Amino acid sequence: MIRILLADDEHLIRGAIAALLGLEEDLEVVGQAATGAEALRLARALRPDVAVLDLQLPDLDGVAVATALHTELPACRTMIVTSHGLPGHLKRALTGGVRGFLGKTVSAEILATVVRTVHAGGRYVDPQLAAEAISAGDSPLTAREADVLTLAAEGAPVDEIARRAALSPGTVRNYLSSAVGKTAAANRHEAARIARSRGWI
Amino acid sequence: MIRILLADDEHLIRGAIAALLGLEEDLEVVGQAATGAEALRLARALRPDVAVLDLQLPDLDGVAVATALHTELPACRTMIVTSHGLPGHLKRALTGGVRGFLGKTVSAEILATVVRTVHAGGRYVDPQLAAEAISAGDSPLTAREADVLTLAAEGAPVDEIARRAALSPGTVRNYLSSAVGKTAAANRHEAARIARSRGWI
DNA sequence: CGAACGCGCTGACATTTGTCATCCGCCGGA
DNA sequence: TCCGGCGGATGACAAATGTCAGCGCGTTCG
Repeated sequence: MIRILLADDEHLIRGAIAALLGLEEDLEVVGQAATGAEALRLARALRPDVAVLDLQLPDLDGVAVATALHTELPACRTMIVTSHGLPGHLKRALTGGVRGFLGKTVSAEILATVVRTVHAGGRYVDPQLAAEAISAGDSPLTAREADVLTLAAEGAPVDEIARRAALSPGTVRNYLSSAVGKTAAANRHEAARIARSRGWI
Repeated sequence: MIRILLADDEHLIRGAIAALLGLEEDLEVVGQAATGAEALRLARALRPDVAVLDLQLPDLDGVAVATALHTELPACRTMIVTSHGLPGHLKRALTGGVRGFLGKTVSAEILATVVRTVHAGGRYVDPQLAAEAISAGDSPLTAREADVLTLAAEGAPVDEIARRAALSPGTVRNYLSSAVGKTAAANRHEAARIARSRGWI
């Protein structure tokens, strides 16, 4: 019997997936969490075999939870399930010790299969997400470029970005200009959109 | 026995919800669709009692499907389930004849209850979403302002927006300026974000 | 009918932006 | 040791954007 911890902020989805997994003979959902912190707490208490984590959780995101679990409870395998698969997240997840990564577009049978695969020590990455990650490539942005672009993504004017990043307005414009060049965008707002769609920020 | 048509683009979620609803004695999922067009096709063929539609579908969105069903198959009640509840969608949905509107944060019992309520001719709107809709108020944007702002939301420069909207660049800037004023934003990009968060575009 | 209003346009102006050259200090690798 | 790259900054200039005033046209409503 494989003991599973399930984390997803949407109650309906969480309950529904739990019901589906519970139908399998060899799987048992022993805990459900709605937030990252709760997932960690439950994992410490319940010591599940596999943690199935949604990527977007209210506090810590799924990858952060997985990374924490990887060091704290190495026996607990982790896998991520997500609606919007961004290439950057996949890379972060794999370096964080995640062994399974798949979109919510898969069927329940595949999910159950992957749970078993992961529990047995194997790995599984959604082929479509993997292809996107490979085609998107590594982020060409430097750390500060990414910082500044993240702030710019909210539509703030340069002066505000400068204040929030504790930089000179001129420097902000330089970084933005560089980021615009690297993303082949027409302006920083498009650059922010592109970088976000690639998971670079 | 209440016959249900289920539409959601995410296979895992769709199957999971179907499994949950199927556990109820008086509910039966007779069809599942992954797109809006498929949902319409199935509805015509199967004549379900209730259509449970996800808001975001690849082609037609849930509200569009509901509106079409409302005129074409008035006997089929419709309800919307959504992850990101934007106030504008709720309003559109209600004018489109939708009788139930709830977030995916609700529990399965509530979903089943609402299906029964809707089938019996009642209405149900998620209290939290209703509160947000009321506090957000009506859109202050005129039709063209909303059009232009929608195009601007993608980060395109004014010239491109003008071409795509078949307007003069000067006119585009006037509309954007007006929209910026109405949303109390610092620039059009922030205005686009605000309008989107309120469901105005 | 006339006023009000939305749509669409123009022109002018001040700001904000994007871009480029150039500078400094620091750190890591050849 | 020296070079290159990154973080950070300045100044200057061109282009894009935001703002305002004002004009014409059609529709709607009192």
